[in-house]
Amino acid sequence: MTGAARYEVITPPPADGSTRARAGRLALTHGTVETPQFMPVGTNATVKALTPDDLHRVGASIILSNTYHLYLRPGHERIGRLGGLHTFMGWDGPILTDSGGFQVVSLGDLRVVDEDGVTFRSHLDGSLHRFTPEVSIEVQEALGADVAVAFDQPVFPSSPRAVVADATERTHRWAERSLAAHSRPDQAIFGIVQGGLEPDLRAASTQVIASMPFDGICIGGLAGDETPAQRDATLEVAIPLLADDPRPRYLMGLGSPADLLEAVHRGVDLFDSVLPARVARNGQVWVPGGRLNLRNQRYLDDPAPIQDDCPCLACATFSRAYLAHLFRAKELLAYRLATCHNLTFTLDFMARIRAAIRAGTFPASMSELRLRAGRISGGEAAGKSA
RNA sequence: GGGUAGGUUGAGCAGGUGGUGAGCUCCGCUGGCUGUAGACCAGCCGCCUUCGGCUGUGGGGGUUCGAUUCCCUCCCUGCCCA
Repeated sequence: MTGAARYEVITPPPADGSTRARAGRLALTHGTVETPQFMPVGTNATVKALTPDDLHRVGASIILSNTYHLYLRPGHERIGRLGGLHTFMGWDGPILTDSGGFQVVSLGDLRVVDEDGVTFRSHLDGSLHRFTPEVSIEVQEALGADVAVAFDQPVFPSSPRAVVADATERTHRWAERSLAAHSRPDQAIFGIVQGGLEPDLRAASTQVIASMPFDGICIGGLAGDETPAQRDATLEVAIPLLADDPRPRYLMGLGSPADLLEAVHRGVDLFDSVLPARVARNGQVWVPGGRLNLRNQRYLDDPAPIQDDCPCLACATFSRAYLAHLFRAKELLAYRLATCHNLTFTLDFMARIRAAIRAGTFPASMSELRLRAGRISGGEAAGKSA
């Protein structure tokens, strides 16, 4: 444990076992994070289309950035010289940097994995780059986020068992090396559990990672091509093994409100995802009960705000008709406004979950929260013009 | 008025000099997106009863078994010259 992260459970799960949901407080170098919490993703040292002030206004308390992307451009050493990631991007709140492990899967055929590390071919210019646990930690220390993450090898949930087993065992060895390489005392470090959808591998991985002195436990290898039932089952395997563990649990990559709710119920404290921001840039906004596709013809004459009771930058001033116009015209303001809305909706949703947990009305309030979250997928267009 | 280049499915085009033109890009319509190679991607985009059929190359006429193609005529547009 580095001492750079102190996690306190404020409201533990009820003794009746009706839920593993809990509320807590994670104190980091640049501030305190109320959990359960969602972290907007700012891969390139920016949550796309938003300013740091926008981030504060949508209610973000911690954001995620990316080691591999910033290593490639503008370079971690440059960011270090310029005062670190917080100063560089003008965000004074907590930051967590992903290790670059996810790029092992997301960059597909642009990389080769061996026991020692990963060789990437840059998606920017084709040049070759070598990432190892030691390199990842060195880069993350230069960036100086509040929380670093061990370098791991995720695989798609649907991968064959032998592939999952191989990657999971390697992830454990890389976790040891990541810990050994980490030295910055003001920066916490989280370890990552793998194991795919295989219950025994997932359980073993949870115990291995939990046995190491990380400041938090990430659950990786989900939010991919698994079904909701498979994801829930996997959490049911992993989380109970952490029941007496004092550290925060972070499910990597999850982002739809409905998904967040179910995972909180199963005991997850932290989340991140590109989803609300990406979906917003692509024209869809979330409202209680579903979503609106602002590119649809029907909104061209709709004078209502996206959501009546929403305090966000978009809803405070602008109509669906205006947003629909901006998206058609590919005007840049569309992306900012829609992103502000979806992040406001997501972070407000998390705040409602926290409030319910603290009030002791969870999981009884889940049915109401499920209604607000809407369907997990399927293009349900709710929220007709008011 | 003379010359010249053109007129192709909403727009812009490609192609085609006697043997079945539904091809591209926009626009438009719809869906998808989960630790960001993503302000992106996919499907549809003449008509119909859609595993198929019909129509369509500015209008009209002609030659021909068959015309976007050859001939006649008219209309429209750009440019040049008067």
